[in-house]
Amino acid sequence: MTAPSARPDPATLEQVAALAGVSRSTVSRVVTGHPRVSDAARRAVEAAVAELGYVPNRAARSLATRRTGTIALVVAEPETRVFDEPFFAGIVRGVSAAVGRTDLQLVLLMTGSGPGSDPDGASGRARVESYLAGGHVDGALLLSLHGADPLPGHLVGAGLPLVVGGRPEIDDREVSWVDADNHGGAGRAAEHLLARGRRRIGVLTGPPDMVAARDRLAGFRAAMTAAGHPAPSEFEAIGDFTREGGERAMTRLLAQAPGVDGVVVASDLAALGALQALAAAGRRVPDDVAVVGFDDSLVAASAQPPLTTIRQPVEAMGARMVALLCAQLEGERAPRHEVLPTELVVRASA
Amino acid sequence: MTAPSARPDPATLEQVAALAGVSRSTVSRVVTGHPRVSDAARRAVEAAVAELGYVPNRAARSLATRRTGTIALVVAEPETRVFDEPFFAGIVRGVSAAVGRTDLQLVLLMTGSGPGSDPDGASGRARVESYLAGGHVDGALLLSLHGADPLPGHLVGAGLPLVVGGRPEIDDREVSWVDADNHGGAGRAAEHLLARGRRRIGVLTGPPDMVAARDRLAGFRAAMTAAGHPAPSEFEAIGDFTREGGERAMTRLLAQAPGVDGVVVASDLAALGALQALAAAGRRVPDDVAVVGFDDSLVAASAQPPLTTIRQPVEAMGARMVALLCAQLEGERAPRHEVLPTELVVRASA
DNA sequence: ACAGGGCGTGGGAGCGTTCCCACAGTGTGC
DNA sequence: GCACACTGTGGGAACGCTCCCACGCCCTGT
Repeated sequence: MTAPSARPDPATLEQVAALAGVSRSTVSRVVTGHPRVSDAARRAVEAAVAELGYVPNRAARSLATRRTGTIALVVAEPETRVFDEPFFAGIVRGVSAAVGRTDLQLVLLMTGSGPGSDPDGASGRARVESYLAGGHVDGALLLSLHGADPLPGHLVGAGLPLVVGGRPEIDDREVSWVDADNHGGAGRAAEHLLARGRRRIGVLTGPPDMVAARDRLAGFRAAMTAAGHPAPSEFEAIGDFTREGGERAMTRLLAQAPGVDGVVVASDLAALGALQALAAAGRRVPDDVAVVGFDDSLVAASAQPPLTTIRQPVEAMGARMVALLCAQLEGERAPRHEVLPTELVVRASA
Repeated sequence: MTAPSARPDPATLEQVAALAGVSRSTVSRVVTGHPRVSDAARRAVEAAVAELGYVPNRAARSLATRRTGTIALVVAEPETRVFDEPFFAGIVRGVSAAVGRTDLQLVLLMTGSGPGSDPDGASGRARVESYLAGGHVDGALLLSLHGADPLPGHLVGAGLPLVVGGRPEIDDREVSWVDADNHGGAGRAAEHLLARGRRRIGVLTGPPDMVAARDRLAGFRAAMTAAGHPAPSEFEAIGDFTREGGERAMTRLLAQAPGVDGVVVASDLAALGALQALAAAGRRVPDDVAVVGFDDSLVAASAQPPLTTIRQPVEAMGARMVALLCAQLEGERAPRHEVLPTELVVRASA
């Protein structure tokens, strides 16, 4: 009655079997790649499948196997951030490309209260958690910026295969994760500024409650110390990953340390803000102050001047997350951890 | 054997029924919101559902109803573009927020050959088309930039409920679509420049094979003509939606029409390129040449100078696409078309 | 008082798979 | 020559749900 159109219903296993002159079971074996099938039977089935355009019914298969063939990509952030942060976008791209190469299906879940949705009610954590634990997915990929999030622990506790993007703050050893080499990247940024002859180098950090921000700060400090130029504390200003935060932090840094001649910034967006603050203060970039960002996002190349920055292999990270999850789906139990290399991209700002 | 952990299997309808002291059927009726259930039974079932943490098994339901509860968002572009174009990102955001408010599930499909994936083989059009026609989804949302794409026609022909984002070039009347008021927006951009006293106004168009680009150009021309200042053809330069394209087109426009004092650009990214070309040519913005972009994407606010632009209600478009698709899923047959208003956002560039 | 028509309820069948077990046929080792 | 494994095959029984039909019950009209 509500059928929108005369869509022919798809062929079933039984119909393929009839056409191929074998039983349902044999067709099933061929389709699922079972080894013990005669060549003759296999060829007959393949021909019938092609002729009928047979595609296995996912629901029926899932019901029988008690597997859904679906994995979730959970972003523990409001929807707006997910697409504004180029980091997320890159991960999502890498993940969806990698998933496309498997026969898994991807669902995107955001635990956010975007504009128009209820204030952290039904679309919030609780709903996502019950959805994930409710057997709707075979595994989950989790992107969690805020390190101390208990969600990964909960999910692992519930027995759900899980891979986290970005090293989590807690449960660090019990859960699988993939991260970029934030420590090394920030170090390379500092070394690049040193190599360009800068000596009064500052840093604009990300939010201290995020592991990535802390790792970057630590990497910066380590490189400066190793080079014999440990930065005094007035050369450090706490910011966040946003443009506004970067602008404010840069303004503070200029007040605290007017002699600064180079700065490592926690994100490209924040570096954009720093550029504005520097322009407002009449400092030329890179002549007076050299600026290095982090991410190599789209905005980096189009900044004025184009940003020298640390590239994170976001797509590769997404792909590795999928790979680790697939390993778990195939029975692997021990958590794995991967740190992917970051890379300096030199443009005009430093 | 391969069970990664002791995940307790979820409660079934039958268990809920036993606990509530009613039959499977009654539980099913309560869960699906069937009207004819006594209050007593309903309360008993609800209590049992809560106690057992019952969540309906999607696969079983789908098998019985012959509906999947899943819709696809198909982006007929390579993966890279999907996340780089802020337009796509906004739509995806709106769609996923709206889907989150239903009990549908969203799968993201991109017909692209991203880096690392096969050269337009398995992940290409054919695969997507057979996936969609194969009964895996109840309906599809299609984002197609290139207007003459035959895909919407095919899908509608296959009886699949479908809503297209952006007015398609062909099958315009037979398929439902949601679009932004490109024509009106470009007109408002022109009027804004006129109101600021500009008289030698040029336009940088998008690719002529895209409906949105043509609509914007038409809107620009209409407004200029209506104001009594039709732009001569040397004030029009064909570009595309990318930064590089915008830069090239602006360079050409400056050569063709050196007296230009204002320009309407087909996208923010292209406007960024135009800004660069103008800077290279020694023209100040907005003093010598005022620039209006299109999209109000993230880059608009952070450009130097910040871009005056036309905002598209991308999230609302996504939400409306979902709404139209839901209407079709509930049996509506007649295609619907919605044009959502665009809005001028004034910043420093014009 | 009795037929008739709701209303709420229960049980059976079936959705398209996979899994398990049973069975025929063919070697293989004694 | 016979027991035995092993290979390829077929059919039954789930998987958890929705749908349809049938069954009591109470209320209403005559």
